[in-house]
Amino acid sequence: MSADLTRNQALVMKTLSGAGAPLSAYTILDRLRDDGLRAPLQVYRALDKLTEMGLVHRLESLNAFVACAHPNCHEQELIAFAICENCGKVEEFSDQVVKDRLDGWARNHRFKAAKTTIEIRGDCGRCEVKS
Amino acid sequence: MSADLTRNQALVMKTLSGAGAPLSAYTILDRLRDDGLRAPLQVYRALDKLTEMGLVHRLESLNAFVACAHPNCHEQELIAFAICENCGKVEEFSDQVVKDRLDGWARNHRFKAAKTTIEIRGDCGRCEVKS
DNA sequence: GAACAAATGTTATGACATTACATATCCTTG
DNA sequence: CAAGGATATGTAATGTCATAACATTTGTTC
Repeated sequence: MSADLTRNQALVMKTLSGAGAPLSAYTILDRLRDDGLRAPLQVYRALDKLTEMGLVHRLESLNAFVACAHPNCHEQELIAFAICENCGKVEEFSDQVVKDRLDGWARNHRFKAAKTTIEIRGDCGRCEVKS
Repeated sequence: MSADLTRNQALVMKTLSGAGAPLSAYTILDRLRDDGLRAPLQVYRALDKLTEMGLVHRLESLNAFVACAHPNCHEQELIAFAICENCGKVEEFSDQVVKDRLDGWARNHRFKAAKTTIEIRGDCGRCEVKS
């Protein structure tokens, strides 16, 4: 398994898992002050490792981080995110057809893809929120 | 046509068009000092309008902006970006199948999409670059 | 237990973006 | 044309996100 996290990694992971929504690195830091964390780098370093391990995803359009919805599948496949701008919740999904099409484009253009981001911002339709 | 840009909008547009690659707001600002621009907000305001008009796209994974490759089609359709991490060049493309799949997912999940980001980071295979 | 790799702690700084407020310009419409 | 509204501008200050550089500690391996 992947459970050999260091202290800081475990703290950050726990914070993100408990949040149920994306958090910024600085928000994570604020929530971990009492646990002894004091500098942004401590959080960013943990986030880097957790992201490498596939336990955390970075949402580019939010400059924030979210715990992977599939805690055990450190799949590095193509993941798409649907981000609700009302309630902040994120849904994670994969679509093989989308992946095939993007891979196909890349192949046709001799483009060697390293990382692909798909983020849909909108309204999840499930939240009755603060207006 | 769309040619009724204000002074600041025109300056920012010209800078971005001439660059042939994405620029950060602050880089644009630096290049427009001689034209009288002095504050980030002047650039950000112009970028907001140009983005609304579809003349400029924001690249979320880069925190940067690029002139639309199709200057006259202010299509607000789904656009994907392939960003070369070597040479910085960006290619812009659309894929109806990808759009249909993502629209389909949204429909099935009652998710009302407002804006979708697709960005592929990698190596364009066309650049022999600085190593 | 020496030596190396990995993780941590800390300070400072760099990079990206917005708030708040004042002023100016343009464009209606009576 | 004057009045009023909408849009664009100018400016300073501040807020938010991220990394560089360096010192120290911990963990592993032989």
